Amino acid sequence: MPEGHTLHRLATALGEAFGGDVVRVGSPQGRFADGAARVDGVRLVGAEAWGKHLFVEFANELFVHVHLGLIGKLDVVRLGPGEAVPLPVGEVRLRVQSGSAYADLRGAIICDLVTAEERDAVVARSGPDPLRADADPERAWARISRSSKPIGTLLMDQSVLAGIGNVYRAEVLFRHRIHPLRPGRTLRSGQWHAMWTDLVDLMTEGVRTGRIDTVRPEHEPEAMGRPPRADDHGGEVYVYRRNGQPCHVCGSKVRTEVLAGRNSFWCPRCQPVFRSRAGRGGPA
DNA sequence: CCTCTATGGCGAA
DNA sequence: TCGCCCTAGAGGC
Repeated sequence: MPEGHTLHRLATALGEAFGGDVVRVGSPQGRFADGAARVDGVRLVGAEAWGKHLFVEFANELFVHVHLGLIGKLDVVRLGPGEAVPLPVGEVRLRVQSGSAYADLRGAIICDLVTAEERDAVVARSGPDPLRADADPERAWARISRSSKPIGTLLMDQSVLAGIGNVYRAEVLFRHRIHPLRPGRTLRSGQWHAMWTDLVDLMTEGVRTGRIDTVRPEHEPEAMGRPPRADDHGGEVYVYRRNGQPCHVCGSKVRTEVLAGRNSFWCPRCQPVFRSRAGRGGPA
């Protein structure tokens, strides 16, 4: 589930469910038992996300640092009146509970207790996060515009830009007709700023809905008379995991290749490698 | 039962 | 670049 929108959504959910409450914190699985003990019975102040990092703040100036990695999940559940907290199911690394809610963390790549200084160090290593109002896209542009690395690699580099994952990478490049292998330094400033603005909009929508939807109204299933996507992540997308299927815009077969260690997807006609002086390009 | 996959990221080679 | 870590679910035999 986790790209940046998921973590921001979870930060909000945790704040609403537990903010200001004294909570019980445990590690049913045992792997976070020592850390959990240090914030058990302490007031949970709030939660905040930076890119894909989540920090849950406690009143004793300690933070639980969570990174879901590829397979982690954090479920935040509000309890109805009189409803009991269920027994943990599976490998629950961390459980937070109050009288009215509980949260279970499974499969996270990071679940550590940190100080404010350690939290700040993580933030300092991160590029601007499109979901944060204080983010500065120029910091990312300074890196992209000087790099010969592919833009598809740069977008996934959390020190360049924080919170973008494999779906947003594929989709924002498609929406801006940019081939993933194109070197960062060949992008024009206007293209980058348009992509940034688009990421802010798409990811804000992702926080609102809890899924990644990137297709424009004219390409939605109803508008095109095609069946909606039946997929475990739910959202409507142009190219992500659509390898071999026809592009919603031009009908060409969507291609894939491993880039920055992950499958990258693009349309060879809509996202040409080269851009001729006339402004048109050939297939990749 | 086994193998594979997944919206990440790290360190060793 | 590769292998490995985290966990759950799907699919094959």
